[in-house]
Amino acid sequence: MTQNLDAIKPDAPSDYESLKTRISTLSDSMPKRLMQCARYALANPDRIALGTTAEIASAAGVQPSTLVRFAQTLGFDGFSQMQQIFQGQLVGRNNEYTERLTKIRESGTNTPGGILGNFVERSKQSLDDLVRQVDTAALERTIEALSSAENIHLLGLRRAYPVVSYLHYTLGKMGVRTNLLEYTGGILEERVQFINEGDALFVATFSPYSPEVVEFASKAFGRGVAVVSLTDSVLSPIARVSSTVLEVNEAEHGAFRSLSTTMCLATSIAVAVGDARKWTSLS
Amino acid sequence: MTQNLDAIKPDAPSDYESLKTRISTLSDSMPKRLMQCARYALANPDRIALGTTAEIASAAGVQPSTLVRFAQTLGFDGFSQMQQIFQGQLVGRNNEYTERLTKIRESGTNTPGGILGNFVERSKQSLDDLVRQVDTAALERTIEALSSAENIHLLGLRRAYPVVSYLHYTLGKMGVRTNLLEYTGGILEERVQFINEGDALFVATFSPYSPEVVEFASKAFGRGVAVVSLTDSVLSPIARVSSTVLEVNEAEHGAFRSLSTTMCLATSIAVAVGDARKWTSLS
DNA sequence: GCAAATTCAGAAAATTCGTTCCATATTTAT
DNA sequence: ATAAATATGGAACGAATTTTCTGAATTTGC
Repeated sequence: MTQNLDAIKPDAPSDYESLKTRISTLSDSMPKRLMQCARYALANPDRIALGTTAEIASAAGVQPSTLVRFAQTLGFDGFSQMQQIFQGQLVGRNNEYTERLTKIRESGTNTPGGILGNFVERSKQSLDDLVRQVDTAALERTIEALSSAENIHLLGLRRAYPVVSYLHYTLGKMGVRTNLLEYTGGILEERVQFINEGDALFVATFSPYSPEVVEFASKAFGRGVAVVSLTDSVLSPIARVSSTVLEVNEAEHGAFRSLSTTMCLATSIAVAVGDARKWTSLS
Repeated sequence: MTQNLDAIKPDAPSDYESLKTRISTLSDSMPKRLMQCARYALANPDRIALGTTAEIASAAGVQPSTLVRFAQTLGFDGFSQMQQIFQGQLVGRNNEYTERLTKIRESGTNTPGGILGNFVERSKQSLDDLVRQVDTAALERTIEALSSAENIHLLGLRRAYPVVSYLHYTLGKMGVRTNLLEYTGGILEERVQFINEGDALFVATFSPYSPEVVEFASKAFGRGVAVVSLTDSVLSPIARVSSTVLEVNEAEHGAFRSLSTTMCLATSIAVAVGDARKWTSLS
């Protein structure tokens, strides 16, 4: 006796777009209260995504059970299943990337092309996150600090070394001389004494954070030097000894992270500092 | 009897930014498991916003009760209260995202944010071009050449130096030893003699192409060494002295090019070579 | 205008969720 | 080394949430 009931819902929309289509298709034949749900859902997708049935029902002027029937009318088992679609839409942009990523992953990540495709997708997402999350004020303070400094010192080891090394090169090309602190043994800390109060220290460090780098920055910060740090989390120990912190969430593949987003930010900093210096030097 | 309990938490972060600040402030004094929560929360804010304690706890590798204690440590009554902050961030972010993008784009290329937005857009485009134009066969030959080489030598000057320096680091992390050729004066060419026939030379060079690098690669190529080159055009002089050429069109802003796309490709190569080497070393 | 079918509200049931509690393990201080 | 303090895992509890169910109300077809 239940075979009919089961048979009528083999199909549930799997993304927000088809859900919207389904609603508009069925809304003609919907009774009053379900129509009310439909209009509220389309007008307040965020509240559907985050609220409980009780809250939403009260806001939409219906009973909680009506919401469940609404979801079932659209082909879902219940309200919760429909809610997931709305949640996916809320996360939004990430969705197209994760969708493409799973597609790539299905085609295998063991071929060189697959690995590259994976990194490219993740890098693009990282770049979007960068624009979205970047602390514009911190970025401006960075430019200000670096362009007004008497001398710019650059420090970064391991994975961070290419970043500062690139900054060293690019800033140099723009006529901004910098002091790249290379690591040539345990004498790093001794060189703090050559950094003066009017100088700026740009330090990049990523998890796992090199203790020497943090120690160095700490000493410089203690001497009143402007410390700008580029790191991967506010939990980074470098954050506490910096006047300005720039955060970058870099794309990962297993344990290995690319540097593409970081390089994008670094280049922008270099160009902005170069511009700013040009203005002041022309005055 | 409850006045004390109520009194000790008059303070709960009311927005995502101050929540992040609070986490980073308290993270120093946090025990292991709470630290684990902190890191997971900052890395996966979306999942905190949408998931249930059971789901999140399992994904973060802790107990549900630990999540509650984590929220209470931050000043909230419980997990649910903290979750609302994450939800607010999720909703606000989506509404602001496109708005923010256009604002950045309109702010011109003279503000730091504008420059960054510009680079991000161009980098994303470059990444797209990379997947579309990449010579898969050349990429596979590259992996093959590097993973079967007795020794891998890396060469790149100026803007290309960060690339090879990063490869040196990443491959090293994966257990693949490489020889990074640093430029310490005019003696570069003399070192060709240390490169043997079974070795591979990975050389990166971009316009304007350093004559020393091309000359060096040419001599190595003449000795029968496998030369893989990473460059910005098939017209590059390095192409004629390479067994395999990888081409990357990097994002530009005026005269200055980012390295983000190049770094993405470099990372992929490193991971692929690391994988391949692992297979063969396990045999 | 009447009967059948459908829709609805509200209560009740079943499940899930967040939170608390406590015994055990671990760290810290002495 | 020992004791005190703190942190942790896991079970248990109470609250809240989703879903089902039922009788009443409304609509539909004739």
